[in-house]
Amino acid sequence: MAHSSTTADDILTCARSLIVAGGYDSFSYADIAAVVGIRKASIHHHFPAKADLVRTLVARYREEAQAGIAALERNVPDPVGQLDAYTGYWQACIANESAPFCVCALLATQIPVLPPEVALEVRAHFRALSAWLASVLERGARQGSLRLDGTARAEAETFLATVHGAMLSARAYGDAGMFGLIVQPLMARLVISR
Amino acid sequence: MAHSSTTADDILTCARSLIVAGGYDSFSYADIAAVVGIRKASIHHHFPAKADLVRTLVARYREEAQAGIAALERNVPDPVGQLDAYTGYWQACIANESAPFCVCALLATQIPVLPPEVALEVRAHFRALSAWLASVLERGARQGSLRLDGTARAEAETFLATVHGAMLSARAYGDAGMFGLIVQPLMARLVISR
DNA sequence: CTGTTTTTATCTACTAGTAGGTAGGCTGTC
DNA sequence: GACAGCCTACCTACTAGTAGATAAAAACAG
Repeated sequence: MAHSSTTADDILTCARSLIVAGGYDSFSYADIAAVVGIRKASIHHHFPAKADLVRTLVARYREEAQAGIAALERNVPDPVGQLDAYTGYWQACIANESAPFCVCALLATQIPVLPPEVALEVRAHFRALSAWLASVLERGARQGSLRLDGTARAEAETFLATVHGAMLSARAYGDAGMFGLIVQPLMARLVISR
Repeated sequence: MAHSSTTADDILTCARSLIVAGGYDSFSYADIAAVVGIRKASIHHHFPAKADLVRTLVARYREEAQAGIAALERNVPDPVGQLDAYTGYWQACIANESAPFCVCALLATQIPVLPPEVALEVRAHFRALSAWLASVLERGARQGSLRLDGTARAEAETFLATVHGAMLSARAYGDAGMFGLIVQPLMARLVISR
């Protein structure tokens, strides 16, 4: 990645935060131009169409997520710690309002009206994330630190859904604490008391 | 309510299904006009501004939800049956694609960009729904049919969040069965085997 | 019961503003 | 001189919303 210009990055970063606020249709090239400090037409130079911009943005988001997971796999050996790190990451994002919603979770709600190439990326994120969670739960169950009621696959989907629902409730109530209120019991139920 | 005209109802019904597909910004008066078979201007006669239309729509949605809950309280005596009816309702809506998402859950994701009066209604729905769920869980725990790990309040929020997350996952994967996969274990965990 | 007035619902035609997107020119750097 | 990056200027389509006309129904007066 011989990235020369930072403008494309600025555009992507700005677009990401605008999407997190309201989804695909709630922002425009004009909004981005105003924040980044360039003209609308210059955004089209970097991303010909809106679908290109958002697809790229989601692809990058997925790369970052994969990198984060890889770092977790390297630095946090135990499954419980990995789950804690994952939920803790979002708890912090919501608490300090830096990025109070998962880009893919938000876009997923709008899948019926999303450009197909964007929907594809969003779906891929869900698959990757739930596959990783399933592997973590599986490992935790094998080594006796986690208790699963059903299959690792099913528990992973429930875990992911609850975390997403917790984001939604935190936003609905306008109360960052709601995320922890929901996610803490979720963890407590899975972790075998040491 | 000596309301004769069905046009306003048609507009609301149409707008609801458009919102369920993609949220507040993803539909226009022109979209509704095309479906209902009137002109844009006629919609403005019934609902001066878009915010009025959506606020009314959400208010009506809330009334229907309250009516549904009231009917449940009348016809289904036991808490387990009530929870089953609630999740079963959504399972059916998602399976037959009649209304595969909760209007308020979808709008809640967009709260930062919603007109304040709409956001207020959405928030009120979350509060009412979680209060009802808490009362159901409370009753179930008292009469020994449900097992709660934490407070009824906290369990209700977790329940609601998981159901919303399950809707989201079903949409993300494009797989209606995902809802049941997530919600069934949720129920199984709460219900004390008879 | 009849004629008048008001209300309701709709229309055509329009506004100002914004959407995403395009054409072509200027400037600085390998 | 090729090209990246950004610009001005523009386009077409669409946005929510308005103005004013029309027709019919409802309310009401004598």
